[in-house]
Amino acid sequence: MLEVGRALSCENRLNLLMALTEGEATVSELVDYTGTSQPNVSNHLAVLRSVGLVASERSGRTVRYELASPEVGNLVKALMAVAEDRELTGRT
Amino acid sequence: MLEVGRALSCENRLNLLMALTEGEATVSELVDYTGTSQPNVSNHLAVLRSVGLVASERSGRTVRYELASPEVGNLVKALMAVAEDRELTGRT
DNA sequence: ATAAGATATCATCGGCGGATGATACGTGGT
DNA sequence: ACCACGTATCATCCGCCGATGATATCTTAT
Repeated sequence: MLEVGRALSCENRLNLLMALTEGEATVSELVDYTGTSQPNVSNHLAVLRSVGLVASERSGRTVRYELASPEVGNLVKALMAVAEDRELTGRT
Repeated sequence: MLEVGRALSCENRLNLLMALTEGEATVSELVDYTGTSQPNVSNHLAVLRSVGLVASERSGRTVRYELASPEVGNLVKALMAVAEDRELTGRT
């Protein structure tokens, strides 16, 4: 549980998870999406995978990542929901 | 969103949230529950409150804390669910 | 076989967050 | 008014995590 929580404590990883909520994606695509460096993205993806939040699959010379399970999707959505009315409540 | 994620990245805070999932509780009760020091618990509760995950209300000389909203409950449950099959999958 | 593209790994460094102990604040009882 | 209890705040120290740059690995094309 702690390790899962930790995985959610970094902006880049949250962006990656949100991106993957919309479907699978390539590392390069995620690099473009997050706007950070490729090693950085790979590092964070490695963290997410080691924790079991995402899964990867090689496809040619690229690697496609996706959320590991629907429950992870629920988790991300729950997080977004809380963050949402946090802003509506002006708690930002 | 980042601040909410950060709030989930520490074991003591996760324990506090789990405890509060079962209902409201006093600081002292939470101190007993978590087994850590009172200042530490107060600190983490302050973090959770500043982020909007919990709410507090004074009752006599004690202070009662509770989850700020049902969505927070959902978030914690989603977290527990993911952590759960993480262990079942032997990813611990 | 070699080169280029895509991804992963590694080492270093700097900054931030958590634990701890001391102390302040507030509240109710006597 | 004073004291005891419950809670909050503050300062310091330390460990860990993320960013960065260099480099390794794997894959496909020529």
